[in-house]
Amino acid sequence: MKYEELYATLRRRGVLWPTAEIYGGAQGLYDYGPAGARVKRQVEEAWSAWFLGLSDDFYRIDPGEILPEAVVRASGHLEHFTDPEVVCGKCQSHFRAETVLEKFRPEGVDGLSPTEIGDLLHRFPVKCPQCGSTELSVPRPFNMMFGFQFGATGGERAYLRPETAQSSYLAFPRMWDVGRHALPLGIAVVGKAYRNEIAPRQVLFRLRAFTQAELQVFFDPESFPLPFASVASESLPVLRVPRRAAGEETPVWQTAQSLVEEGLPQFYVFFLVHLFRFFRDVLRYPRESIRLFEKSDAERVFYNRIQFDFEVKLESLGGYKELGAVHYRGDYDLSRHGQGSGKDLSVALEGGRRVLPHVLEVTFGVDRNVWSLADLGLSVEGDRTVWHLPPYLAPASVGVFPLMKKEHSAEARRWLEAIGRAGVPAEMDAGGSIGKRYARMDELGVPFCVTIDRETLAAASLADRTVTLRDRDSKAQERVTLATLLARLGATRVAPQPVRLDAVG
RNA sequence: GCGGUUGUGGUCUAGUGGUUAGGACGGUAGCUUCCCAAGCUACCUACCCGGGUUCGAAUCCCGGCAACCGCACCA
Repeated sequence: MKYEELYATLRRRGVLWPTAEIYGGAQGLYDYGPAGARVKRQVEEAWSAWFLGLSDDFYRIDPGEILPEAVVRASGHLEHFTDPEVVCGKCQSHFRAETVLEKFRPEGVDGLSPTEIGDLLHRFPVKCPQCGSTELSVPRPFNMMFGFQFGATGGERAYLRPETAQSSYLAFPRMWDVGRHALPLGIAVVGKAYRNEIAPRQVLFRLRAFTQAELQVFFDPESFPLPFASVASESLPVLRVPRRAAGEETPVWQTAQSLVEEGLPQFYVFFLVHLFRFFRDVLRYPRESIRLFEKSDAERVFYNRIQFDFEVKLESLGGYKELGAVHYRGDYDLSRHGQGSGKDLSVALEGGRRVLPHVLEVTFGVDRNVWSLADLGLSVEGDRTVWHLPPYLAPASVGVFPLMKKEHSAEARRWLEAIGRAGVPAEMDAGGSIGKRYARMDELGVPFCVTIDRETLAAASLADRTVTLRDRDSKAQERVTLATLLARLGATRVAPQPVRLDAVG
């Protein structure tokens, strides 16, 4: 579906809309409505189940969103999220200070004040790369973090976290004490992160407040036991750096085993497979739409030793978009926070060996994936629009309709309550014609509908009564009892289960 | 952030200075023994915000906000 049409559909159905819409909205901020909030929450839960299911030593925590300045200084965000810009006085173009000065100052401009950068502009014959003018000036530094005064006196500063990962690093020592004193230890966070993006775009793709689901796996660099054999033959659509250098855009299907033979560590490839399977088996993205895009040395953030972005081809956004990634971050994070805090963050393993754990990070953009589920799942089929959401991600499992409002509403309510008591989210709709109600549920991705009619009321007890069960994707109908219905609905609400790290490989 | 384009009910849109601002879809209520957006009746909802020009502004001008496209950005 095209971008505008997709966004209009989502707004019309109350899936999402701009924050402060009556004031004209605000760039990069969106609110989820009932259906959107439901889908988003179920994506978060599915993600948690899939990644926490790997091991009993993987935990989800719920840390705060505000970080004291010392934390972001140690993590490097204070310097690296500051990206000084230079403005051309003649053509008004903006450039990164680092870019226009690179010829004269190869060591970069990190840590320099605006005044110091201004001095450099005068000292060297720096020209505007756009128009050649020398009238360059430095605007105030742009920091991608939202920072603010913390406390009454105003002496301290704090920041909204620019990524959830930092919270997990900070939690590591405490989690080590609380846990089994064993590696690997996994810490997951699903929560908001905030970045003051220069140009938010494309609704859920470049937000200023967004939800991340991130797993940090702390492991012993000398030993990371996992059942690699169980994933060795899995094929992955990868686009590695040499192939990219040759100008190729399309991935090659390669087995996990062959990636290891090409030099990637087993533990890294294992998590590539695990994230790939999440996209393919849980979110049910078409495998042909996915590619694992390897970042080169130059593109990678400096502390990442290996980085593959998970990209999915989206019609609405005209190409591949990053929806998640696997980063091998080495010991960068614990060593930086060790220095910053003055604490020793290494741990003693069985046998007495001390080790500063390495970190493998799996990131996942929740909002982007809600958009992608809509992009890949919504299809116009004749005169109806159907959202082919996996049932366990749908905003409701079943729509309940009285065939005729007057005669069947009371009985429909009875079924609605019975289904609700079984823990299955159901929604009643008595408005308009029966066909209209089917259409509404189709568009919201509700996988099943039941209709209460005269025949339902023919049987005396609720247990003997039957309704028409209609399937969203096939439009097929069948007559079922309440017990059959609940069993059927229950079965579709179960997402696939992951392998376990301690599974026999 | 820069440049271009745009902004009319929930959605799509007609409307180039004077209109009761029109239509379609949608929603609500009712009728219709109603299982795939049927039909009939009634009703609901709009000129992005603020200034200016003018006797009069949805329409022209300025500013703001927002969206789209391109550039830049995306530790």
